Amino acid sequence: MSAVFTVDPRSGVPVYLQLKEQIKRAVALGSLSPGEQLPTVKQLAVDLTLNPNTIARVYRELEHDEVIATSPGKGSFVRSNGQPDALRKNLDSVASRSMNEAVREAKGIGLDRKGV
Amino acid sequence: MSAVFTVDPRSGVPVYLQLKEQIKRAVALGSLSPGEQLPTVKQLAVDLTLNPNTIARVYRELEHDEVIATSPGKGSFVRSNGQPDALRKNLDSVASRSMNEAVREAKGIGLDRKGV
DNA sequence: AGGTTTGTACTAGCACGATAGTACAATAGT
DNA sequence: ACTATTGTACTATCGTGCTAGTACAAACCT
Repeated sequence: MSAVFTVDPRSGVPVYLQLKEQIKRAVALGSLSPGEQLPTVKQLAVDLTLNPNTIARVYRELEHDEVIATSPGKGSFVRSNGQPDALRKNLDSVASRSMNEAVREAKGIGLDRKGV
Repeated sequence: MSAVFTVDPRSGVPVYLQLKEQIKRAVALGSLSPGEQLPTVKQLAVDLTLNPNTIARVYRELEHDEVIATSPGKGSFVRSNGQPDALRKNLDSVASRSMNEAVREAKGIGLDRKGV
């Protein structure tokens, strides 16, 4: 893999969300290419000092969002360009999340404890 | 008082938020007029079968938002038109909340357990 | 002043989400 | 077949937000 991910457990934002968004962005922006293999669940768990379950949750949701494909014994891979629809949805998702965050911030109803 | 409020504890949306938004809307739309007295904390608690604290929280936040004025021994009253700025903010707040809800719904990241 | 009505403060319970510990299942490669 | 490597499932813990129980304080009224 080429990308290195980082999370901040004290940011108030759940780390699984931080990681999920980072990967989504990386894919949307091309820093992660289609077909490229993502770090192993257990490898990432070690690197980020997290539990495998936390990583697994991220990968599971990313698979549900059709951003990656994952299977036991093989690993997790960025979905090929074969699904432009999925890619499109991913971009939309990233964009709308940014907007959502902006709205939340403006309204001071952030989901973390630092809100307002 | 003239308005009767209702909440649904099983909707997944915190009842204190439901009530807060209802009152905000009622004020913004004029169903609650400036100077008008709101139901007593304890009266509303009885009517809605809620704890006084839950109502108190709503009133406290509404006071912070400058929508109502409240004081012990007297009661809680809708703020007079003397503060157009506050009224304006209230309207904005109501509007942006609606938008926020729409965004949340669209993204399927609702705050309640029913989300996607 | 005394009692009544109002909001408020302190505390606890409860549910839910996020994360961790650990054991399991599926695939790949030899 | 065996073994290593991958993701997965089950369970527990911990923190946090929502609501409740109850006692308190402030203001009004006679």
